Amino acid sequence: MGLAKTALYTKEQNELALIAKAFGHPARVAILQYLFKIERCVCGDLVNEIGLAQPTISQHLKELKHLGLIKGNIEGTRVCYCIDPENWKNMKSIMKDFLDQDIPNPDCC
Amino acid sequence: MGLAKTALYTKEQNELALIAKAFGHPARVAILQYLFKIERCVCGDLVNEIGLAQPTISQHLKELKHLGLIKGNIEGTRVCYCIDPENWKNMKSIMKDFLDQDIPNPDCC
DNA sequence: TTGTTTTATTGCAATATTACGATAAATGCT
DNA sequence: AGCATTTATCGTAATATTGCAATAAAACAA
Repeated sequence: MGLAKTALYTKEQNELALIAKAFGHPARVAILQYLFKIERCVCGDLVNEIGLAQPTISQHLKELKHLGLIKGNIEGTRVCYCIDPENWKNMKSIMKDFLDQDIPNPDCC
Repeated sequence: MGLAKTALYTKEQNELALIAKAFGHPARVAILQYLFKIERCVCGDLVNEIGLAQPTISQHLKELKHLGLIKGNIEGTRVCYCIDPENWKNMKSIMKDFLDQDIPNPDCC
């Protein structure tokens, strides 16, 4: 069906899945890594940096922005994107809680 | 097009995206959390635990197994699934490297 | 052997995602 | 005003994902 039955899961499970989905495409990983790498805010050079068309990049940026991981400031005709530090921190703590769970029986299988 | 242009990205970016994709569905998050929660290996009660049909659960398990995050041992007619500790550790380190990057200019936007 | 239980596979329908051309919107420049 | 630059949105085509009924496969039980 292609439709996730969100009602079956806890709020936390749905939230984690939404976050992970954002990282589930290499273009969005590349965008975030570029925003981490450069010294200043990036404006439109993501299109040159990654080999995708401008509307495609814009769409990926929209998703990341919608999730709150990045924010964009309009500067003339350009838009300056960067990581949202506060939201990144929150996301990180959710992800880490999930990743750091103790494995119950390492020798069970 | 619905097709990720993997050639555009680094090996690391593609790998991270593949891992994240596994967590990008609440059913798989729920499966993993259940495997973490229970004391012993789970056999077939995931279908009861999560409210999805048996073929659907089986498909999600297949994806997690393919990625190496879980392993399954055949025990009679049943299959015992559990987290793969070694692969989980490796995956965790990849994810954490990504999450722990330093944010360059917190006040840039 | 026959039936039961459990899991995997197949086939298909419904929905989601990805990518991009065309175009719009907003700003700056001359 | 007219034109260039940059980004967002719309529309659409191609592919991927999700979910399940039906069925197969494998092991056990009587």
